[in-house]
Amino acid sequence: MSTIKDVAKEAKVSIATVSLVVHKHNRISAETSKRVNKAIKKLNYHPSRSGRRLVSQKTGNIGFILTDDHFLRSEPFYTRIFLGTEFEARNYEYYILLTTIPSNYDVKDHPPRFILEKNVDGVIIAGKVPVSIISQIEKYNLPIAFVDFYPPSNEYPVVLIDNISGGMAATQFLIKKNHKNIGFIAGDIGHPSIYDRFRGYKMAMDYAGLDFSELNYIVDENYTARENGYNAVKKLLEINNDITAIFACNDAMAIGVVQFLNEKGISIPNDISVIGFDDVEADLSLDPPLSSVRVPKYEMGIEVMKLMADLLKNKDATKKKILVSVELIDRGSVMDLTLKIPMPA
Amino acid sequence: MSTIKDVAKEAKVSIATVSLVVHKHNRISAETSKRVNKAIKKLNYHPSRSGRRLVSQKTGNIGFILTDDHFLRSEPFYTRIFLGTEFEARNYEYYILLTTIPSNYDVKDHPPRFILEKNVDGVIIAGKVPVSIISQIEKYNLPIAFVDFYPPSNEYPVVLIDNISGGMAATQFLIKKNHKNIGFIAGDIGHPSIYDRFRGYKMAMDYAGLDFSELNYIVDENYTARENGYNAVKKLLEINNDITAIFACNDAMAIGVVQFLNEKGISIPNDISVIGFDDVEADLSLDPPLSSVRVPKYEMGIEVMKLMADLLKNKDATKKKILVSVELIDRGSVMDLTLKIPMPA
DNA sequence: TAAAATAAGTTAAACGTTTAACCCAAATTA
DNA sequence: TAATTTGGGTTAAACGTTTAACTTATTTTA
Repeated sequence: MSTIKDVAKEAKVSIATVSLVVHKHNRISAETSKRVNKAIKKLNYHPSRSGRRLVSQKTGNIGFILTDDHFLRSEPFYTRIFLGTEFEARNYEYYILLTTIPSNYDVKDHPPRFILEKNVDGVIIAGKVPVSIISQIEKYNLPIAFVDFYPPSNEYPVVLIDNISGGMAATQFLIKKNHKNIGFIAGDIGHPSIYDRFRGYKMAMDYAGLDFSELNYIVDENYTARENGYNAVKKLLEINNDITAIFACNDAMAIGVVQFLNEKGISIPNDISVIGFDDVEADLSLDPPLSSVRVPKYEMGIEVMKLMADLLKNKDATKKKILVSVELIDRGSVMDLTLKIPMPA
Repeated sequence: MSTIKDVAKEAKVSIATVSLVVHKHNRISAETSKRVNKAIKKLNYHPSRSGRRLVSQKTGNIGFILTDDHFLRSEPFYTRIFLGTEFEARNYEYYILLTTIPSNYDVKDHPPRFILEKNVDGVIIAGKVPVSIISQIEKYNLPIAFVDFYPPSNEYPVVLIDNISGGMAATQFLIKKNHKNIGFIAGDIGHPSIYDRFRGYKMAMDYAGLDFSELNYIVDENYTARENGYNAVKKLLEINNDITAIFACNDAMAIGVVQFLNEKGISIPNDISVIGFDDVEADLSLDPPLSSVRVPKYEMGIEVMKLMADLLKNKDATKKKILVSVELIDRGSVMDLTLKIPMPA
């Protein structure tokens, strides 16, 4: 493979000239430029990263950090975000180095190797991580951007899901189908995303002038997995059997809801409508497939990369917060009550 | 951040000595070593990749290539492989640079940027890729290893699924449960993996002394998606209604089979048993969940990284082929006919 | 016409390592 | 004792770029 020296020799110029041509510096005349470019093509020259890195003190790499937990999640949520980031990184000529950290990362632990070896120009943190890793990275004075995580300070650019409007959209979809007794099922309500979905639900009910009682329509569990959805809907229906529609705070819980209703012979959507949030793969294989609120994971990855690129160009770039919009996906697990023939009394 | 110079000054030795200590070269006395190591700790020194790369002519990176198609697959098959590779790479102090190429990659197209920029020491290719990309990479004289793809020559280390034994295992599992009329459903039989699963099926039937007629038990479609499974089982049951168990060549088709049987009110596993191959997430949300043959994607990623590390150490390393074993996962979609009470005639 | 500005290129230092070649003192050998 | 080996380190070149500072020739200005 040819180096800048080979090109210089071929074009009969100094290596500096070659470099200047490559960087389209205007000090070089058009003819020389042409001659050099011809040599570059002839020798199939591409500047080597290794040389460039050393002198420019830039690696051309971005670190992408997430926890083992998230890394090993069965639903490929963060994986998708990563793929979006990787794709967008090409537009900026960056490479992404992905690594995971233990979810119980401690200040005593080594920071990721790419930080120690100065092998990244910036770091993207995806999902919830221990604060200790953040303070570690701050020590190395690296630009940081977050995606799907509320960072501990306002200093950082961040990409978040617009959970409030998603919660509203799901609820309003049910309201438009003439549902009035709408249950909301939450797991860990302390989680910011879940809480915001709940807020969206409340706002939508409020705007529509629909009454709701927290006692009847919210059921708390500590986690948001399938079994919690199963248990939650069970409790909810025990204390309120007028419910015609259920909005589960995420698809994992929604699937638990579906399992419970199936077992009890309660037909979806004929007896009870169900809508979830996240739009994961598993939704498609339910019968009927689950209506849900799509979270654009790939696009989130793209957005956070854009923020990072901004930040690298201009360290004082505004620390933007981006809320990505969600989209309602109707797959038939919601019944339109307007069309339903009323049962004889 | 401190450099080798800072350490040298601190320890009052030359930078060469620091380097030799870092590399545990035996030319340095124990005392000097200790002094240098103390300085290294004090200054929190870690050799910079950029410096090291340039002189060693090694990047410390491995390229990971797959096609857009595979990259965007809804089932995270190659993603899992990638994650395994990334994880294992840490043990060898390598980073993985992931990139995709168009599935219609042409010789005229640019090779991935990390190749042009000499930013990788070797390349791992995952899944089926156009041969043109392989010959392109060969030009750059980079070590290549394959995973889940039969490379066009014997020159390369490769990690493959042991499809034949998987096909046998699935079939033998059905045979053990006393099934005798076992249908096999294949999509694209021209695909090496599918064909090998079919061979496993045939061998198992043969060993068990069970007769089978290709006309009755094989149904061809061009693809292996859900709708093909749906269509295939429909045709299969039209020409043969003695079948008590169906082995679908992959889970996507198996899910199509399940959908068809559900629609027709044919109970799984009471009327017909079903087993798939791949063990994808969606299997769990079926009712009953699908029994399948688990493919250890993560482990495949690990294995291919090991082969790559071997290859980088020793360019003449044996070009091993590794067949990773699969594992039968029983989730209740198969009925044990031995226990079934015979219907009164 | 002399001085100043400009255009177009070159020189050389620097980035942070690794490592072959070298050096010197002390120990060993003949 | 003189020559040789060994141990323990240092010197300096090299890797492939970028870029500030410099040079030289030409053009512009006063």
